Amino acid sequence: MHGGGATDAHDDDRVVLHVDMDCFYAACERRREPALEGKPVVVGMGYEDGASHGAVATASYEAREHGVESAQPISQALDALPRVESGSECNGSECEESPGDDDNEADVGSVTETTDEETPRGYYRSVDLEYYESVSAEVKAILHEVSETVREVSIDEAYLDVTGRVGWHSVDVFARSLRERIHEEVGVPASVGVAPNMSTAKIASDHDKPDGLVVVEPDEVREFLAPLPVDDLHGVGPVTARELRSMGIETAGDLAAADRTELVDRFGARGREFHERARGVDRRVVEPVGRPKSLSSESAFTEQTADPERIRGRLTDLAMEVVERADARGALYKTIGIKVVRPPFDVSTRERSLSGPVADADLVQSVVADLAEEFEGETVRKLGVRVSNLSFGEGTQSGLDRWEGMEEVGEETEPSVEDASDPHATNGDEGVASLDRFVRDGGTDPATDDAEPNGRTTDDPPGMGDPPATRRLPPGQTTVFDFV
DNA sequence: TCTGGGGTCCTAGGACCC
DNA sequence: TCTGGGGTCCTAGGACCC
Repeated sequence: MHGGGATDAHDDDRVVLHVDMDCFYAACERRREPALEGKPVVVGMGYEDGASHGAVATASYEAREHGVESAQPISQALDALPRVESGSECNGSECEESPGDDDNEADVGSVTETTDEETPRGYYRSVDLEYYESVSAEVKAILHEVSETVREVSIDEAYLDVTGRVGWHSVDVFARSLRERIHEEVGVPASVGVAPNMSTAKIASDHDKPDGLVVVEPDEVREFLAPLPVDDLHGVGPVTARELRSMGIETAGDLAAADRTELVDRFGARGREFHERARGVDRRVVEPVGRPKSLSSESAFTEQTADPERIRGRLTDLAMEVVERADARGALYKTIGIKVVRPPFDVSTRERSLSGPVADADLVQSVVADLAEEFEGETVRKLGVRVSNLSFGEGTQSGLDRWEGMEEVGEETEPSVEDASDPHATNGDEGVASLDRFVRDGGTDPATDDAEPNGRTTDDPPGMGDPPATRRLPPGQTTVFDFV
């Protein structure tokens, strides 16, 4: 086989598939609960049984017919398509479920009299990401079986490059059997688009959903794209689409014919991209996704609050979640940030960079608390915590003494490695007081006063002269974090 | 459109260095 | 010391995607 051929192929030589699972969350719910087949299913996130907060993550096509849309508030979805109250509506017709499986809490009992048999009702479920991940893994396993080159984009989406293995004459058969395999072995429907590049393949997979298969051969790309509305292009959202329309650009064809420099003037780097995509040009290579660049957790209050206790508590929880996830992935972070959403929907973010990468729950907690001070007394509806500027060591714990594997940071951190596992051995600093030293915030740092102001020096690599790059929680110091 | 959660990338200004 | 140009990093915000 001629191995890495995909990497340097010309646009027209490549055979790229985009595989997109249809209404994936809803499909998973059906796999687990076959009685939902053919029924309107709404999967909500931030939603709990019987409640009306949260938003629609996925709506089955049956539910969409009644006006339920993805990203819509659950309250609105419920207006459009009332909920099937568990157990109560079994007067005859459907509802194969035996009364025995009378499920948990949630239902308001019989108070919700089944007004009218004609009113269509939907089956509401809350997101169960763990289960969906497991289903996704089954699908991905198949994808990796049939192609060496797979880019997993999200839980329900992936690109395959099958250049050199499947020709245009047979790709139709290949794609069809791939879809069938997924359907038979995993039990969820998928749509597939095939084209000479990623962006066109993606549009193709979307073109005939659900359960679609669209093949766009190289010489058909331009005419395939031309009539599509600009919003169909990946990267063109509502804002850009509006602006494009104001320029008289409605379709991909219009966009392809538009003046490139004008687009660049208006949209910067993206303008150039749109123009190329619209003309069916996309040189991006299908490659596996790399390491994450940031990790975050956020959560909304059911009702907005100004209660400092609750706010602090929530931030602590979020910080803890993020730290756990970073630890699990062996990630070090150099930047710690928060997000505060105040009514009506004012999003503010604050972040602070440290002098070097760390993995330190305490530090995250203090920085988060610090950043949050600015918002004290304010009413918030949503909070988030984020770590970014990630780098990855070898392994987790045991990797700490083999530092060579460090990306980005390089060998500069090596000198401090010895200390990494022992926070006390470093420089007689007492816990919290050392915070300043990590934080690059305007030259208040006595430890670096032989250097330039602001703690940044030309030849001073990140982390040099600072406390150890990694400090884990000291054994006895679990304080804030024991909830259990 | 009364708004959930996890991400990515781009932009723009400012600080700082040479 | 009235003032150039290139580069990097930091921060905040925004558009977008699933």
